[in-house]
Amino acid sequence: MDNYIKVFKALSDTTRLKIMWLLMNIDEKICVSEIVEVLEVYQYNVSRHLRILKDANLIEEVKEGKWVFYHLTPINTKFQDLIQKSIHSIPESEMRKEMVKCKELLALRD
Amino acid sequence: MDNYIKVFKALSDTTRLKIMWLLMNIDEKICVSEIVEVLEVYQYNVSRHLRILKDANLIEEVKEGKWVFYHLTPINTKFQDLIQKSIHSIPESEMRKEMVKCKELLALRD
DNA sequence: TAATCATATGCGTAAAATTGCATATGACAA
DNA sequence: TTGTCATATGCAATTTTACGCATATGATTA
Repeated sequence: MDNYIKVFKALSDTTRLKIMWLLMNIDEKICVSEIVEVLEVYQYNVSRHLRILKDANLIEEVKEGKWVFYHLTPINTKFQDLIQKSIHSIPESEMRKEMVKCKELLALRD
Repeated sequence: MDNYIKVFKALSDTTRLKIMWLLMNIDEKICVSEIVEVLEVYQYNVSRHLRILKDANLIEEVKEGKWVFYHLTPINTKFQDLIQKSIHSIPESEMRKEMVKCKELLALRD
């Protein structure tokens, strides 16, 4: 039961749920400093929250030079699938501000 | 976002997740003292956990004489639906002991 | 009405999670 | 190799959550 608890616990924090929502709704991996800017949370806290999501097997990291990008863990189980879908079902209206900021940032990437 | 957080927080405790799993998997409402017996948790703690699930809108109560029965909240939103399904997808093997005990108890009800 | 059964809650404590600050690590650029 | 940028982490303080114990509430039965 512990692994399921770990997932729900990982999702029961605003910053972490927002990170997951963004990863579900933009179809891109995203790096730590981008999350910092979009969510307006201190870098050290973003790092910590990402760790918790990773430990719950919700996200994975890819290192690229100085940067560490994060993306959703590919779906392996029915449970994972339904959890991802449940996050996806959270309406964009809950994330309007962050979504605007995120799109702006991604547009400027290159 | 707070209501979504509240749901995930409510589910991130073993006792509460087990209660939800039981409610999903038996097709019955169940009363406090039955949960106490099935999960082997003190009555006062079961009551408190039930309150948290109720406050998260996951369950509802029905009073019948001395007893208070709890059942799942009927599905209103896509999110609720997916959350319920995700709990349902937790394999019975995680709950074998509790499920046996629960079925025994329900069989003795009348 | 008193005793009893089922459930809920106030209060203090223990344990866990989150944060801020300082700083470490690791990669790249000058 | 030194400096800078991106990310991670140790530690202490704070906040939140869970628990045990005692007891309250509310309904039923004797």
